[in-house]
Amino acid sequence: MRLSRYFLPVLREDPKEAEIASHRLMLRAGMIRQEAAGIYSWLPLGFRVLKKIEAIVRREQERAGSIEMLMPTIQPAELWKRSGRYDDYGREMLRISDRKEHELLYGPTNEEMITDIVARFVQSYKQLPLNLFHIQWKFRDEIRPRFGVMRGREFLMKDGYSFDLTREEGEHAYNKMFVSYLRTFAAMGLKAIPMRAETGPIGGNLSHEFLILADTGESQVYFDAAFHEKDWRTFELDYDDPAAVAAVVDEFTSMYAATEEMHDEERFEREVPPERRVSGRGIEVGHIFFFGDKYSKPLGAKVLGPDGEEHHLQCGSYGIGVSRLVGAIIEAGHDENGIVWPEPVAPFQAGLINLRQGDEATDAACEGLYEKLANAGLEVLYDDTSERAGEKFVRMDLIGLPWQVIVGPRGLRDGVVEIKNRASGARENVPLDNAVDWLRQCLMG
RNA sequence: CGGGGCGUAGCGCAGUCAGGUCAGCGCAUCUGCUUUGGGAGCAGAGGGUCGCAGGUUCGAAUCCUGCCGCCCCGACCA
Repeated sequence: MRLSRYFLPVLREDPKEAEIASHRLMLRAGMIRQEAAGIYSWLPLGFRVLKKIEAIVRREQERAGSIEMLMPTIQPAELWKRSGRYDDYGREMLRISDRKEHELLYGPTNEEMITDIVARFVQSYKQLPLNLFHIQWKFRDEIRPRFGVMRGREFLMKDGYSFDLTREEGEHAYNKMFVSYLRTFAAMGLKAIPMRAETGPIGGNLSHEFLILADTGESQVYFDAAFHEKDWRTFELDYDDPAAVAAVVDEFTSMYAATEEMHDEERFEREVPPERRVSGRGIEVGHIFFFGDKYSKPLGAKVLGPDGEEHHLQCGSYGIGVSRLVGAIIEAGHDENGIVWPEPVAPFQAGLINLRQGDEATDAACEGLYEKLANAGLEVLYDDTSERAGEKFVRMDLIGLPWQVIVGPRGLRDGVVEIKNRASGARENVPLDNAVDWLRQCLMG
């Protein structure tokens, strides 16, 4: 992408309404624009990140055996009246009516709808297990939206739902999602610590939240420092092997970790040695629940079992805050100059900076590099504007692409370009002809 | 919903207490020239229903009333 043809409205100054880093940086880097309290437009750069995160979530869901579908944002109120949640959900639910005065609502979640779908089409235990997910916009009329996309009213969520015959099979489904969440967040360069959680309005008795540590997190958390030593990238396992999956869950739940609501100071002190007790702030990016027949009963979702009897389905639901993750990742990765994207979610893999647009040799080198990088399948944002070098450096640091290829007359006199790592600040002079291979090595490294 | 604050050019702000001389500043934008390896300099130009609606007054960004929007703290939450 040529920056001169792109739409990247960066702000030179901090917008006054943004207090925390991710919100400030998303506005400054031209990723989002606020339309109303807790409601945002996603500008091209922000949208690319959202799509990257979505793709990782989708890949890991499918790997764990979940099947993608899409349910609407608008739901009939009638479904929610049947589950009893129409009244329970309170003023957080955005209620609307159509021209015929039919009561509708903008979905805050989809347990009712998916259960209704499954109830209609699944009659036999032979059609189980079943795990369905979608990635769709939600609306919750929060009392106080804040922190940009971290607590918006409209937000993009992956929500998945599992359906099984027995409680045991249902818990296996829950465990699979537990492990897939570890994988999902690790694939984004994050360490998301699973913590025992309250079930809240969703109900049920088994639940974990996944939290990323960040000073600006909304949750107070307590955990064992042993989590810091864990290898978060070694969950290659057979999802159909209940024992193997349960072993990983056991491993990660054996260490103490709890949010404030579930924190037990006595247990914390008993189980964790003083030097390993950590307390801090965390951002919730995922939440999984197992709630048995809480919705399958009122919504009549049942199947015939091998015993010839009717059984209500054993269900769980599994959420990942996709749009919230954009903010959370920035909270976890930024410095005084701007965003520092982990490679897997960066809007572009590298930036190419032409320090002297209009200089024949520099232009030629940049154009050649840009073409070769594109041919190598790399996503590159090419700053071909005629602005000054200083502005280009500052802007490229702000938007935080993992690698910068810096091309100017000074280096070209020696036949080199500079390759800079955004996270470490390390720079390397690389012969022009080797730059593409070098960068590919960096990105694979 | 309780408490605090804000609304003046695209962004950041001054002006409001003490009504007139108040439509201002910096950055950004446009034109020209000079510059060009970490947010350039000079010269010129464009851009505002002062959140909205009433009211007071000879006169309102400024005073009064009502409304709307946004932010922060708290209670509540993907």
